[in-house]
Amino acid sequence: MNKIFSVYNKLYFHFGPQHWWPVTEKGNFHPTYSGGPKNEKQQLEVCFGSILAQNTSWKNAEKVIVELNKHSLFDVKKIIKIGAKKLAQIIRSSGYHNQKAKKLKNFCDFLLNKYDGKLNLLFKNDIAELRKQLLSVNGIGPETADSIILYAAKKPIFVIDAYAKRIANRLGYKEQRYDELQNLFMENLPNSEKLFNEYHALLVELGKDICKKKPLCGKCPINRYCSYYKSK
DNA sequence: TACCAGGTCCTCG
DNA sequence: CGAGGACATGGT
Repeated sequence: MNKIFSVYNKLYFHFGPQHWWPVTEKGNFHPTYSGGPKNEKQQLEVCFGSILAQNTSWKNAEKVIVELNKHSLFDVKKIIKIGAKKLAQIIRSSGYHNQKAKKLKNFCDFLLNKYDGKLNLLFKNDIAELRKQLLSVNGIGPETADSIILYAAKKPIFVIDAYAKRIANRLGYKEQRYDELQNLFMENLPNSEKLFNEYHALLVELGKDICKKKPLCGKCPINRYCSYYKSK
């Protein structure tokens, strides 16, 4: 078994399944980890959430999900209709709220103009075309696009975020660019949406509490695979 | 107080 | 291309 796969098994054994992506169940305002989206409203939540979480703690993004639920704003046409300033105020606690208000509007404009406002039409594209389409939206970069593909469309692609990059580099891999890191993971794993979903979530769990900027290597379940740890 | 958190865009060599 | 700056709130 290759090292990338061994690391996954070790993390899964240590932390258990993560039940990503968090979405809001009917009747609630707060999203929960219940195994990902099961309808189009929840899929839209994943899309908005992946934009709102850009370079921000999930806690801050989550506050905004709650606010958007209260205002019934998981609705493409309503996002287009509401004023940018008003939307920015509502999503304030996610940080970069002025930019993110525009990004949400850009995404909804794109969806309405090209796909009749329907995610299920957008998601009918194959992965390569879907990614290309998402990247054409100003405000959606590679990580956000891949998060939407994996967690909203539930198609197999590996998401690289700051945690994945930091952990891979500490493990000893030299890759720096997004696509190089993505290839590293995808070439060493079976092409499985379920696996990519869990693995990325597990990397977040490790990166958040253990493999931090100042890492707590003593607590790390994969330190025996880690060149950073070995070199200390 | 300073630093960090589930990035992306724009500008400039 | 790649580096560097701007964007901003909330938690420790």
